[in-house]
Amino acid sequence: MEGDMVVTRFAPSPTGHLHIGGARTALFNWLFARKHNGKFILRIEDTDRQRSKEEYVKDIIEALKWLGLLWDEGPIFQSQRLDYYNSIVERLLKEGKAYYCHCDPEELEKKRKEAIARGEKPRYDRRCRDLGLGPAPGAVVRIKAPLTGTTQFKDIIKGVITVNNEDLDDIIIMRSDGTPTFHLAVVADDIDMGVNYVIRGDDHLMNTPKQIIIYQALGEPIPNYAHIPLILGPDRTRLSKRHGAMPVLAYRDMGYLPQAIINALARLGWSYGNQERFTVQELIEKFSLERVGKSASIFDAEKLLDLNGWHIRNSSDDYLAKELIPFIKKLGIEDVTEEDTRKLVPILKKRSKTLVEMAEKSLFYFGMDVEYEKEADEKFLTPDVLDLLIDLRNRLNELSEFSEKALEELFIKFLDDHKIKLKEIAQPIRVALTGKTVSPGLFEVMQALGKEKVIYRLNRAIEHIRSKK
RNA sequence: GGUCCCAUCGUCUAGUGGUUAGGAUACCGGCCUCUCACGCCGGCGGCAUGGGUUCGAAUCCCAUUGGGACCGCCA
Repeated sequence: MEGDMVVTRFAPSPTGHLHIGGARTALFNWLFARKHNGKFILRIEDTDRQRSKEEYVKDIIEALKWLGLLWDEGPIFQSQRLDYYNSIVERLLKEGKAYYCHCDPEELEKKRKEAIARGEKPRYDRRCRDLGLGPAPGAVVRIKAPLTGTTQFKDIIKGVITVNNEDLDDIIIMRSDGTPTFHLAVVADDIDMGVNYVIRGDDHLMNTPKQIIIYQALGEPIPNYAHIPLILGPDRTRLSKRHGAMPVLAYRDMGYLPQAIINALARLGWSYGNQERFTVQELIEKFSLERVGKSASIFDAEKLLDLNGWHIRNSSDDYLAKELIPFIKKLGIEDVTEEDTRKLVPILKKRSKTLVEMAEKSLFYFGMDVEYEKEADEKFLTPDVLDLLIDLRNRLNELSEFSEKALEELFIKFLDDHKIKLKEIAQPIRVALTGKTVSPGLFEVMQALGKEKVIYRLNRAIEHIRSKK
């Protein structure tokens, strides 16, 4: 081991998009490494050439980068380390810890099915174990698992796990095509890279004894294990492509902030007293494996939405102004600038739970004309407010500075002169300026729009009402 | 079927023998108010079941039930 330095890794196989479950495993590894000033390695487990796809490698890397889960080493591709795995298997063979097996795979498969049908444990009968066979076409290499005793390890989250070695199998560590299997590659790599904390989904809990046997055969110390509970779909079954396993990047496109995703994922299985909302920095400071729960959880999209709203509210205007631009462009406003979004963000950040929502709410700002919602038009743009709107237009026309304070003062006088309350005229003004009955505060809207647009839109509303007579 | 893991409001969770079982979200009501949000206040709602241990159990033990994972030349 490399002294006391914590070394963790995230080791996805590129057979699908990075989804919530994988992202959380990556997050816990990353947080733990950061917390302890350790090293976080990204390793791509692509020994299955059939199912591994380049596009998924790209997706995983892009998603991790977007989330800000940056690695200190890698990405390391297992497919490029075949020689290394070979040397490990070679060594095991030489030391009599592993052996060639010439059994016919189809026959084995048949036996397995029969065993299951009989209600027995399907397991290799170890027929080749002591035959001293050599390499041959179609031969695989199996590990010699201990026949008696127990294999035990202390999991940081699950506690002591004990299995009887009788229940273990002589698993294949090298396929007939010379490529290593998952278990061999994982152990060989973790040893080579100095990984001393294996933090992974608890679907690997039962794989751990098998891997420990490989460590033991190699005479290497086993790492610390932390098997984190799985994230389940709404139907309480394992998250998969079919239900609810949305790619992480889909959340980006839906207007979620990476900080919010991180916050939500961290609180899935991990807790810190009654605190629900965390910045990434706080998570690094407060994270610990001891506070990870044992039971599986369901990902709650509602809670993520709430958290996203909070992170938006607590993000800087500058940051949001930048992030918002592509979402507004997506709505067809091609020439939106940061100057525009800087005006919009402060008045929209308290009322938006996603950037998509914020973009939609921004629409009132663009262009000169607004389209009146039918009901809003009928209810509020009525002849009885005509004189008020005309007077307001005249007064605003006199105003040189469209600051919130100046506008407010102007309104106080305007309302006073007409002996009315803001409540009575607010909605007609709102509809005139935005076309809608719902918008940010009137003064905020006017300030953002600026004098030219405000006067223009008031004039247009005035004409529109006149045309109704 | 075997092995292993898990079990507190719908959901995420706090809780480690003595609490009116707390918080968050969602939902409902109210306040604030130029609409909508934000914010604040209140409400609804939970210890899977049965046995033990104990003066006392959400908490410890056992069983049952339920859920999950693994049992591949997938990872």
